[in-house]
Amino acid sequence: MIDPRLLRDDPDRVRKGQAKRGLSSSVVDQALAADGRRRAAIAEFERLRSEQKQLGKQVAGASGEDKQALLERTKPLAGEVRRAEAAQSEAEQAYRELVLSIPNVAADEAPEGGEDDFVVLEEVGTPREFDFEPRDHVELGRILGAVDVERGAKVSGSRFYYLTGVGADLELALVNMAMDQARSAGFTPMIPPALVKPRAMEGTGFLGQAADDVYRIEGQDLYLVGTSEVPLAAYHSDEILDADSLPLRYVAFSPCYRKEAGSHGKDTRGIFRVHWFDKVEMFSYTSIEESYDEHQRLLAWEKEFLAKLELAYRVVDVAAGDLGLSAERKFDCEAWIPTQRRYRELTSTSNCTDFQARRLDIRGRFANGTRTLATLNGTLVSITRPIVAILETHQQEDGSVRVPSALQPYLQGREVLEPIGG
RNA sequence: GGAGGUGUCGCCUAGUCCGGUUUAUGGCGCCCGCCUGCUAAGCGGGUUGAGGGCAAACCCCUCUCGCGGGUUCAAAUCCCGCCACCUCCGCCA
Repeated sequence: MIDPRLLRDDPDRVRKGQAKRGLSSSVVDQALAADGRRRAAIAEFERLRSEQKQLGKQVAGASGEDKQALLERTKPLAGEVRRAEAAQSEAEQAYRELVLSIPNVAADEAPEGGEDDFVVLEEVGTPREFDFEPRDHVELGRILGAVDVERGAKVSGSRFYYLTGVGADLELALVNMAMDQARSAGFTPMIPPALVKPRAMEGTGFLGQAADDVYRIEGQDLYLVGTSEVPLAAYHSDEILDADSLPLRYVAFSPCYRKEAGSHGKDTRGIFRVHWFDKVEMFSYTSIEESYDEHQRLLAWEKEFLAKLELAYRVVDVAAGDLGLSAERKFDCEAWIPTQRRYRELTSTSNCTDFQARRLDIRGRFANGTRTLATLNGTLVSITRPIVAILETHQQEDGSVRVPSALQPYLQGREVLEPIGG
């Protein structure tokens, strides 16, 4: 959630943030009004409560008629205190709901507009031109015995798959290479739970308009995470971290589950868009001031990984309207997919500043007091999309696939993935 | 799943039976000051967090004893529900 102080002190900045995302600013005015009602309710309750406590002390010291006289006054007061307290919590709840619905204020640098208004920051490498007709990843996956979408559909439904043989080897190779890179950079490896309570989901901003995309466990108050950002952010919830320990960097391997609601008909072929995939995710806790540099570092680690895969890609500065609730700025790395003849998102890194940390109550203890921290996340490698990009980019005319040299040690030294017989 | 136990301001801890001068005790650690060739010791003070009043500071006030309800003029303390952890039993990869 946004900083209540910012809302109160500089509401115009929040209004501008709404406009930049293409949203109405009426919620800002509603929240301000609710804040006024909230503060009035607090003042009223505290006045009554204070009086009640004063009298309570006198009751304790009194006896006989004096005590009876005091009780005459305190009994009706108790009812007033009770009503005032109820009114206060009601006003606070109303205020909170409004503030929670306001997305993070987009960074000044983030482009204005919606999905198509991104800015390309950089293009790295050259999309490969083929002197033969390239096969798509579904065909290559079949030839190599790497991907089985038919049986995935048979067992689990559309948008499911099995990685088989060298496909499974590829996942493990990518995961291990990513973990090694992150460990070398000082990240602490984590295997987090993929099933979380509502607090974690809500705290990371996934139960707002994004709730349609989230799997909920029938009959239980648990959700399947769409990214390990969720358990990693909630990991330090309700904690005050020592400033000297920052930045805290974690890298997690976990499955991710997404309903992909509203994307019917999009990317229906193959394993580009699926309901489940595994992912290695970077996550940082820093001060807000440090978060901007940390965001650049996360982006740099993503680029380093894509370079090892020898893919052509571009870096995109995502427009405000496409940021999602929590982020103030987001960079996507999009790799060239040969048979689609366009760049597609492979990784993404967001600076959520203090938006998630305030919801999850994650603070840092600094020399001049405690302050809400910033959280950042970045994909190091998700599984299916890089496999699509690798297979298609590094395919050869006979259906074999060249293994990027950095990946070879993680694939038992194989330099080429060969078609299987039959 | 069954039975029992525990949960107090960084850590440890008093208080809970029997509700009320408890602004929640004391120790450790930490911070500031005094003393001091230096350090240690000693002495004095401070040290949960959130929120409201204010332009702000001092200051004042409210909430915070795992969480949520209830009883009461008044709850760390009594009652109910929930959660986490520990021990034992059962089951299980």
